[in-house]
Amino acid sequence: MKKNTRKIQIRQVAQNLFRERGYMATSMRDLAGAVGVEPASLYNHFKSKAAILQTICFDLADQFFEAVDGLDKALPPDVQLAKAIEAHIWVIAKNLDASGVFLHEWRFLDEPHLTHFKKMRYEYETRFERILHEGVQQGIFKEIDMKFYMLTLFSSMNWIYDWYKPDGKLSVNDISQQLTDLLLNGIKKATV
Amino acid sequence: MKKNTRKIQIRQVAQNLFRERGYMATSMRDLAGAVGVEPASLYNHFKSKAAILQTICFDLADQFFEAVDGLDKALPPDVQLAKAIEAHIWVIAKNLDASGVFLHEWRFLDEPHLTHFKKMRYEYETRFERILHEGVQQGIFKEIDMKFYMLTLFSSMNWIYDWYKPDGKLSVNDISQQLTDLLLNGIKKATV
DNA sequence: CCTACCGATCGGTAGG
DNA sequence: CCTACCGATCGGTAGG
Repeated sequence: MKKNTRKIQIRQVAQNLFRERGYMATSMRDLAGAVGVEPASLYNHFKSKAAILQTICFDLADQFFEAVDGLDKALPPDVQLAKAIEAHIWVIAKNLDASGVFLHEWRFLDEPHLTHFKKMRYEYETRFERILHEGVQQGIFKEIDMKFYMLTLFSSMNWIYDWYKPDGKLSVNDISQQLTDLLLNGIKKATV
Repeated sequence: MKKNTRKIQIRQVAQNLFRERGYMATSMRDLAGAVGVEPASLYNHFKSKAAILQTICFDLADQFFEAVDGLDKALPPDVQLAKAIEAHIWVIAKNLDASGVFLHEWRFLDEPHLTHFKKMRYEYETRFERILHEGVQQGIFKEIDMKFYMLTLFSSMNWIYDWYKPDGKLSVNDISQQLTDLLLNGIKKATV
């Protein structure tokens, strides 16, 4: 049990260091120092530096899927989109360090994990794209350039990890409502 | 003259490698190999690896300032904003590799350059914020949360370096018009 | 622009 | 979980 606690601790410290300094710039000696053990001891919990990165990236990927897959697909597309945005932002807000690693350090995954990661991310983005298509088909959304809108959607959602502060004046609900409002009123047909 | 050509070449190859693999993950040996010289030869053109990063980051910063400072400040805020967005995106589109380095690898600048870089970036963002404030004062823009809007604005503009292809179906003008339309119609008061 | 080389640091292992 | 250590690679320099 104690071993498991230490493993969780190593992972949390690694998330923080990988986010702040980057994966490549963080040595196992840095990590060991921040945890408070000798470098060699880390290898009792993770078989390599690469394995730590894998754990961080894929565990968070699971959380993103869980959050979005639980949503009701019978709702109107605009409501679905609002809920999906909120769900996505909640995962980021609850995992700020891991999100930073997930979004910027994933490219240092080694094969076959890198390929796997890209596939998962593509699959995840498809869930949002499906909602947008549905909205266009139902005449609720303008006939947008789908790729452009998808990229803007994800860039604005994902950037939140960089500035969101749990103690700041904007709550997660505030943020997701404002972002949804901004993106929806830019895409939604004016009901003349 | 030949020396200068080689220096430019080193810098271009470095922009590409730093962007693709990251600054920390690119060794001077990698760079030398890609350029086609011995590692020691690089030091005839740049005094250190850090100096290459500085050149890339600050030269692009200059370009951003030049592009935005040339705009007419007497125009209506919504037109000003549209032009500023277009100018910003043009710089990114013309410097895709450098933009990737500028946006992701700046944190590996050493002091005092790191502090200088942050100040410049803040000063640059202020130019956009001023336009937004003006728009709110004139009653053209909704009374938005300025910080939130600024962050969304820059995240959606800056992400473009990641997916824009010079030969793709979306031109720079297409992109800046679509982004402006998306962001403005989300922020502009409906003229009832 | 190259050959030759430096001390420092890296990820990881053996063995207890 | 630690001591002791490995070969590999790093950024950079001396000298020509």
